[in-house]
Formats: sequence, C-alpha cells, structure tokens
Amino acid sequence: MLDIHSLRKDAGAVASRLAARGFDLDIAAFQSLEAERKTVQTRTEELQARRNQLSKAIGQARGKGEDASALMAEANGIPAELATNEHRLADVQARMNAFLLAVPNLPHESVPAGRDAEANVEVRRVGTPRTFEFPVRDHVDVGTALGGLDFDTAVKIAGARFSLMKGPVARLHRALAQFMLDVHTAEHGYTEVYAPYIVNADSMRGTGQLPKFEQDLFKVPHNDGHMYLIPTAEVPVTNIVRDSIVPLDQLPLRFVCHTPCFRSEAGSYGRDTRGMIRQHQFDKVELVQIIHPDRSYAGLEELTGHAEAILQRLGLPYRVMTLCTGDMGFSAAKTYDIEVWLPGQDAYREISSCSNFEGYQARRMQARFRDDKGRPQTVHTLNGSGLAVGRTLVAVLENYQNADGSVTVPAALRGYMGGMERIAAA
RNA sequence: GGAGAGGUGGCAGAGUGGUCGAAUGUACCUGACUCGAAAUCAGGCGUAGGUGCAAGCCUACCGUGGGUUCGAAUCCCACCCUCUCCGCCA
Repeated sequence: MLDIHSLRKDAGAVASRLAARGFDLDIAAFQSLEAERKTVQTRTEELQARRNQLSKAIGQARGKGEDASALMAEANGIPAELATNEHRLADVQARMNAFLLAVPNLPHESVPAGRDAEANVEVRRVGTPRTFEFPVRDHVDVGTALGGLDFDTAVKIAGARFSLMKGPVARLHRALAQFMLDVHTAEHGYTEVYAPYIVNADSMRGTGQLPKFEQDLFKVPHNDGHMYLIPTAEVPVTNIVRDSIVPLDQLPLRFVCHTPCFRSEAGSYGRDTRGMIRQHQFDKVELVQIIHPDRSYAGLEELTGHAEAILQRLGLPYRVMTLCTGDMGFSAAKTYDIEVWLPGQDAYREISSCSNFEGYQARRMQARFRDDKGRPQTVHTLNGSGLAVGRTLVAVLENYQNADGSVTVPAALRGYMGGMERIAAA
C-alpha cells in the first residue's frame, strides 16, 4: 500500500500521479476518513490515559491502605465511553485500511503515460527472427506431431487450459527449468529456494493478490478456512521477509525459485485458447530481490538483464518493453515486459515481467531493514520471471522447428538432454 | 488420528490481578580503564501509531480474538501455532 503520510501531506499530488494510471483517487473520502480517525483516536487515547492514571492511583492508594472510593467512582465512568470510542476507532481504521488496500502503486516518473498496451514503449530488440523456407507451424502442431504435446488427454484428465507433455518434450521442459536455475544461481548470485505452493491469506495480502484479485486464484478448503494455490513464486518467496527487519549488510537478498503457478484466469475466457500460452497451471522460474531503496532501480535493470540472459543463451529473439502507466500491474511502480518472438504467431509474446514495487509490497508486509543509524526503514522489492518455463518451451519449439517436423535442441540445453541434438517423432 | 507440554523483548528466562513495556542473564552500542585488546565498571539498547519545529509527551502491543475488572502478561472462553511421544505415511 501507499505510504499514508504522503497522502496526508499532499493528497492532490498523489491523486494526479494515480490519474496517470487511470485510477481516480477519492480525495474527499480520504480526508473525511482521516478527520474522523483523528478525532476518534485522540478521544480514545485521552480516555485510555485517564483510565491508566486512575487505575494506577487506585493501586497506590490500596497499597497504602487509603480509601480509594472517590477514585473508583470516577474510574467507573470510563469503560463505557472508552468501549464506544475503541469500537469506533477500530471501525474507522478498518475502513481506512480497506481504502488504502484498494489504491494501486504510484508509477515511477520514468514510466510513459498511456491507457493500455498500445502505449508501451519498446526499449530494445535483441536477436533477429529467423526466416523459414517452409510453412511455419505453431507449437501445438509441432509438439503434437512429435508426440510430445497432448491437449486432448489433458482435457480428459483435468479440463481446458491444462497440458500434458510426454517424452523428450517433457524432458525439454524440465531441462529449461534446470538450465534457468543453474544460470541464476551460478552466474547471477541468486540463492535457490524451494517454497510452499499453497499459502495463507496473509501472504497473498502481502504481495497484493488480495483483497482485489481473489477471483484469479485457486482456493483450497482447509481447517474451517481456506488457503490459496500460488499464482507465482513471487508470493511465497517475497513473503520470506514479511514481518521482519533485515540487517543492512544482508541487502540485497536475491532468491530464485522454480514452482508451478496456478491461475484461474477467470477474466480471460476466449483469449489464447489454443496451445499452452495461457494455462491454469504452468511452471516458472522466478527471481526476487529484497533491496535497499537507493538501489532498487539499478536492481530492476540488473534483474531484467538476468532474465534476458536466459533468452540470449537460448538464442531466442526478444524485445524489452516498458509498460505504460495504464498497462502496469496494480502493485508495480515500473515494469519491463520481455517479449519473445513466436514465429507461429508472427508476434512477440510476453515471457517475463520484471517489476520494481518500491515500498508498496514491503509496507503491506512490514518488511524492513535497519539503516546505518539503526532505524527501521521500508525495503524495496523486485521480482521478475526468469523465465516462464512453459512459454519458453513454446518459443523453443517454434523457433527451432525444422522442415521435417523435428526440433533442434538449443546448444545450451543439450547437457540437460543427455547430449540430444534433435527431437524427432518417435 | 490419539496423548502430553508450551507460546513473554535478538536469544535465554522470571513474572499468577495494581507503581510491569515487563526482573535477571546474554548479545549488541557508547564511554571509562588500557599502548591496544581481553576482563572489569558506568550508561544505553523493542515495534507500531498519534502529536510536536524539536527535546519530548501520549497510546497500543507479553501467540490471536473475545470476556471479567476501576485495572489483565497474570483470571475465564474460543481459536491458531510450535514441540515431544504413539499410530499412519511419500
């Protein structure tokens, strides 16, 4: 959530920055809540202070064997009024909290203004799409012909938006994840993490999936309540630092984590229905950094470069886009999308999203570090896909397809494929 | 699934109704002593919110939520979590 102090100080300035991303901040509602909070909180604390004074005095009088009935008489009048005020305070604080949780992050000043994806800005383009001297097939046709992708059976087992991989294609999928983990741990300084795939509501709230996006999550009944399947490893991994104070000399924390991701994609019926572009379950290798505020934008550039390195090593052409204010996720202050070239779609498609959340998630999570004066300060959080494994598999199948229907194994992956250079139909 | 124990400050560990945000130890910081260090001595040392230019002051927090009371770490109720043993089990 936003820092409430900035809203108190200059709600107008905050509102105009939010307007850039299409969010209409209700300043009047905020100010009325804030005024009510102040009145009620002041009165509540006065009553508490008076009660504490009287109770202490009663205790002292009793200790000396004096008569405390006058004090008792006054003290007797406090609990009723105090209870009323405490309830009002809890209520106004809950309403303020709900108000703040519904406000998205402020876009960074370097983020281009715009309504939707049309206004995203291309930063760079790396690699040249290959020209094919035969009709290009998409990954569904390539993978199905190889006997490695079987969507019909996946539908029987689970339903639409699930996939079943077999044989060398399934192995290629595994190889990609292994390769990504190895590069990020050995060369980019990330610590490998294995984390829960099912988490509690506090964790979902910490990274911003709740309360606004519950409809996108898979919910699991548990102990009279429920838990949630993670939509990304960002959730369990970033929450490592929830409710904690990280020593300054440990920053930045860099974690890499390979998990399946589960998304109900409730709002996207009809989009990308073919193939494994948009699935209820997919694997992703996620990069997370917990970083000093002064370093977070440099960190975002580095992290994006770490994700790009995977595409470069795989020889996949891509471009990097700066998302405009209207296209960014709720919690992000700045986001780069990396889009890989998919010849089967004749288009660049998102394969990684790298974001700086500044203190937005950290404030929700109460994640802090101790500055050089020993004061707790909010950390900044970054994350990015490095990369989405399923979509990377799609990119390899499409970009490395051959005229005879086989797929060349990218050189970087052969060590993970037992030296296999080509996947051909069995 | 069954039985038991327990959740207090970075850690250890007191505290069973009143002056307790909490003894003591330890860790850490500052100072003294020392050529320096160790040891010793003195002081400091939780988080959050509010208010104030500031020094400061006020409030909340002893797993969570409710209750009793003028007053709760302490009493009552519910829940959550952790640990130990047994059973089952990848």
